[in-house]
Amino acid sequence: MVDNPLDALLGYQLHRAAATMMADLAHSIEGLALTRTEASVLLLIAHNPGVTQSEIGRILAIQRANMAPIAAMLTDRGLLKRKRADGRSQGLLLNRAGMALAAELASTIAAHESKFLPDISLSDRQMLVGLLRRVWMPELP
Amino acid sequence: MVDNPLDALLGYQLHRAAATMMADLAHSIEGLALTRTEASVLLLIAHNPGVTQSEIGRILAIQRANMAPIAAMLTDRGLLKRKRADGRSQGLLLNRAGMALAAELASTIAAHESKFLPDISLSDRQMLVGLLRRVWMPELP
DNA sequence: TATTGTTATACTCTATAACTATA
DNA sequence: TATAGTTATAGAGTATAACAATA
Repeated sequence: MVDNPLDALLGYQLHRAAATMMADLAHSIEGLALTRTEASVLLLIAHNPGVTQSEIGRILAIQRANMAPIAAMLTDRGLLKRKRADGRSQGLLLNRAGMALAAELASTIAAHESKFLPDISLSDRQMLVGLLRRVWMPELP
Repeated sequence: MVDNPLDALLGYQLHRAAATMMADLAHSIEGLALTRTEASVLLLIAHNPGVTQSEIGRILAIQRANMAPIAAMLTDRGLLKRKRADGRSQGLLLNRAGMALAAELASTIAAHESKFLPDISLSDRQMLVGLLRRVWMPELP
C-alpha cells in the first residue's frame, strides 16, 4: 500500500476536490456548448444586467485580457448585447436566448452540485462553503 | 454592488480556494525550481521508495503520459534514480540530492499551509480536510 | 494619469491517441 | 489481453505586455 504524504494537506485536498467537481461540471454543461468560464460569466450577467467586462473580471478573477474573447464569443452566439455605458465601457445584457440558456444552466449546475456530499446537512454544507470562502477572502468574517 | 450568484456554490468556492492556495504554493516553491506537480511527485517518492511511475499517476491523478516528462526531468536533475523492477516497469528512488530537496520542500509546504485559515482549530481543520476528501473519494468513510 | 477594451503571446496543467515492449 | 513507459498533440485556463480610446 502506498503512503500519500499529501493526504493531510488542506491545499492537496482542495486541489483534488476542486479538480473533481470542475471536471464533472465541464462534462455536465458540455451539452450547452459552454466552458466553465463562459458559464460563470453568463450567470453573473444574468444576475447583474449592465455589468461591464472589467467588473466581471474583478469579481470572478478573470483577467481583462481573457474576458475579451469570452464576451465576443457570447455576443457572436447571440446570447448578449452590449449597451454603451460611457465612451470606454459598455454594459452587458442578456437577450432572450441568453436568459433561456442561463436558466437551463442554473438547473444543470444545481443538479451537478447535489451530486457531491449528498449526505451532509444543509448547515454543515453552508459551514463548509463559509470556510472555503475564508481561504481566499481571509479579510472577511 | 454586484451580486455573485456563484458565491453559495460548493464548486465555485472550491475553485477559488484551490486556485488561491495553488498560486501561493507555486510561488512558495519557485525558489526550489519545482512546479507543483513535480513537487508532489518528489514527496510521494520520498515516502515510497521504489514506487513506479504508473502507481504515482494513479495515486496523484496524473496521466501516465504526463508522468514521463516529469520523471525524466527529475532524473536529469540528479534527484532520483531508476531501478528496474521487471522488464517493463522501474521503481523510482531518491538519491541524496533528492532527499535533501524533499526535506526542504516539506518544510516549505508546511509554512505555506500555515498561512491559510490560521485561526481555525486543529480539529476543525481536520474536519474540513476530511470533508474535502469525501468530495473526490465519495466511497470512503 | 488611470481605466476600458482589445490583440498577441506564452506557459502550465490536463487529456487523448498511438506506439513499443513486456507480462 | 492487459500493463508500463513513451511521444506527440491539443485544449482550457491563466498571465503578461502593449496599444488605442476615453475618463
